Amino acid sequence: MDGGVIKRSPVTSSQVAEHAGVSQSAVSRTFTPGASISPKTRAKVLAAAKELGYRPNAIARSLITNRSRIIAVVMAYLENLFYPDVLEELGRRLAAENYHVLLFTGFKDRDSDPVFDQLMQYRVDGIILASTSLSSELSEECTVAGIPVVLFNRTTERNETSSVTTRNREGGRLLGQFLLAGGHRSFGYIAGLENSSTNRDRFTGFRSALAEAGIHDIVVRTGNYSRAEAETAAREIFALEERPEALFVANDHMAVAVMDVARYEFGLRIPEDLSIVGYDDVGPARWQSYGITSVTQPISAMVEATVDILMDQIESGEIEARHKIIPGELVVRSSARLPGTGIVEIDGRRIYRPEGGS
Amino acid sequence: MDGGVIKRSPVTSSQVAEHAGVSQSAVSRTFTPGASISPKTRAKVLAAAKELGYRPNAIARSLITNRSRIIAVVMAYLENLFYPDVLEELGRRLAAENYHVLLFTGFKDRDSDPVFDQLMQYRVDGIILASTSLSSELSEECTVAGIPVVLFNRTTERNETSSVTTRNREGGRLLGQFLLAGGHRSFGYIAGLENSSTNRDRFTGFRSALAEAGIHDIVVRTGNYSRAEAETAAREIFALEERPEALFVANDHMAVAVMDVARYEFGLRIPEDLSIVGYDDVGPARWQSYGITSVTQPISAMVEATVDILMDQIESGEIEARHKIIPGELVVRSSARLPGTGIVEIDGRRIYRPEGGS
DNA sequence: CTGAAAGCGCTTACAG
DNA sequence: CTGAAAGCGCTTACAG
Repeated sequence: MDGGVIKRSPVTSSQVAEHAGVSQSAVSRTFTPGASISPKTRAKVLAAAKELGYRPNAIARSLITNRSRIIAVVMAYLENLFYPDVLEELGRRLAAENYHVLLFTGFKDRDSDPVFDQLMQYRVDGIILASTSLSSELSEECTVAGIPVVLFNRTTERNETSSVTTRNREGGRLLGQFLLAGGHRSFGYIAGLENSSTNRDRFTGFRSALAEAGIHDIVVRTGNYSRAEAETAAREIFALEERPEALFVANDHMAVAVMDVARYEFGLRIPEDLSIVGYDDVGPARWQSYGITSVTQPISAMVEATVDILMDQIESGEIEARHKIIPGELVVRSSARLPGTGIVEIDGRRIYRPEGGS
Repeated sequence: MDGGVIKRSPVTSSQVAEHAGVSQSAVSRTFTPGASISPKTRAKVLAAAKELGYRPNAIARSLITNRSRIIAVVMAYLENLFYPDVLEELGRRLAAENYHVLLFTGFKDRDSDPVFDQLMQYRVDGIILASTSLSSELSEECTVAGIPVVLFNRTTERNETSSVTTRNREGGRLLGQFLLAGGHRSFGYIAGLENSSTNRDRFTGFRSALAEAGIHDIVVRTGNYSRAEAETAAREIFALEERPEALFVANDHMAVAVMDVARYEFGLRIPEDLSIVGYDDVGPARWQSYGITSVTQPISAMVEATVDILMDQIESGEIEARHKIIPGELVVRSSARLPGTGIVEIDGRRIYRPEGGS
């Protein structure tokens, strides 16, 4: 084993300058794209830099350019695979723009104040909030501070902060229509977080579709987007004397847990005894054990829109709330009884598109 | 909608100083824990700071302290839920030490060079590599630069870089013993990434346990820790004339996919027709659809050890490779036939502990 | 305890 | 194209 190595300080531009026999400015210009520098000087600097193992200090650069090239991503819970997938795509897309991700995760929503404080101290160039809470005060303070914020997969009531979402209301509606067309006559809903816009919109759409068919009774329990709570909610519903024929679970993360409870605790066959539909089209929804009929939230398009908004606002310096809404599709799998018509096959996936659909 | 807001520059310590009628040094001292400042001056500064909405600029502070309080976490693939879980715990633990996570994800291993370059430019205080590749050259360069590096869930051959792992060899061994005790007589292995230490160690242990029982034939296919490749590997094995009775899949992420192929494509009953065991004890392993008998990798202890090593080396400035190996346990569920003895119940979980076991 | 001053490693007008 | 110099917003000896 090697002995302990004492940390030695990194090479600076001045050292490179001396070594190359040029000014420190020349070194800086060599590493600043578009700066005015002759090929000859540049070559000398590059050689010296390589020899000494020089890398520009991004911290020092930030201080003077007022750009950290760091985007804060706030993502409290990663258990729902939807979010890791988002994170990976964000990492990819931001790296392509030469930005980096400062990740805030693993805290409880109630402890968000210190998080916010930290994030402001790092002078991040932008903030992406993919967490389910902590946004209202936070985003207001950011707007005041001039830092672009984008809410990912959520909106606030007053729409004062930029957001990227999918058509949750339409998605909920479509699921309602799909289940109705499949001949179901009684319905349940396992809700997500009560104060989340996704939950509210999905349920609103679902309920309106049923209402148009004259159905106003929906058995509702809440799962708060948590597996454990969804299981409890499912047990309550399945123990009901009049168990609904069809269940809309507000996201796939919960739907997976609900399916397990239905099958392994209540012996229900899916979809023969019970139809289940979900939302997000997340990884496990596609696994053969589940095959959940679900509405997609296209991560790639959502992330692209998020990064676009952020880049625009960083470049222009103008922070005007923009709201991007991305369409999703109802992907048909095996967790719910099928309607007779309206299912089309596109790129190997079965999509529900009713005639003159919503 | 509000009109565009022009970004205004943040408040500086000098502005606060002026507003409070003290020197800029006094402002700095107010926000430096342990600095020499009178309660009275402190109060004045705090009041002024609050009024102006001042927050110390962490970037400027980094430049002078030579501490960014940023830890780079390199985690290429997040599909395996083990890693998001690790990430969440890392976020929590590092935040408790007042450190932050700069996340590098969403790139292909082959594109790791630019990643490394970026990470060095930010003068991170430490690096956690939880990615499965890119470590050898990278960690060497970091040692030279004096930046502590910890390999998470992997080691390199020469052991020149600190690492935190679990007893993968013992885990593999234990799984072999467990399957033997369960009466299985023919075995298969679906491998992870060939050049990964986890894969190598797990297989070595597994093979040695079988060898001790006189069994030297193991059907091996590789899944490279990917779902899709594991499915292909499983299909090959299940199509074999002499299908093994028991299958060790190198991690749960693949095992889940393999179980689906077994059940839904080959109509195999688990564990009646086929026993499957996995590794990691990741979320889906515990889901009722799978119930995978698996060896745990205790995330909390692993992350704690990782952060400990990093903090030690950052504080001391001495980078000496340390290797922390954490024990795991074989959690018994329903995916494999059970041995007659050796299963004990601890804290509601069933653990396999053979008499005089390894 | 306090303030004036030097300096961290860069970028960027400015003058040549 | 190039260099000398100012300055980004802090921390930290230093002197009082």
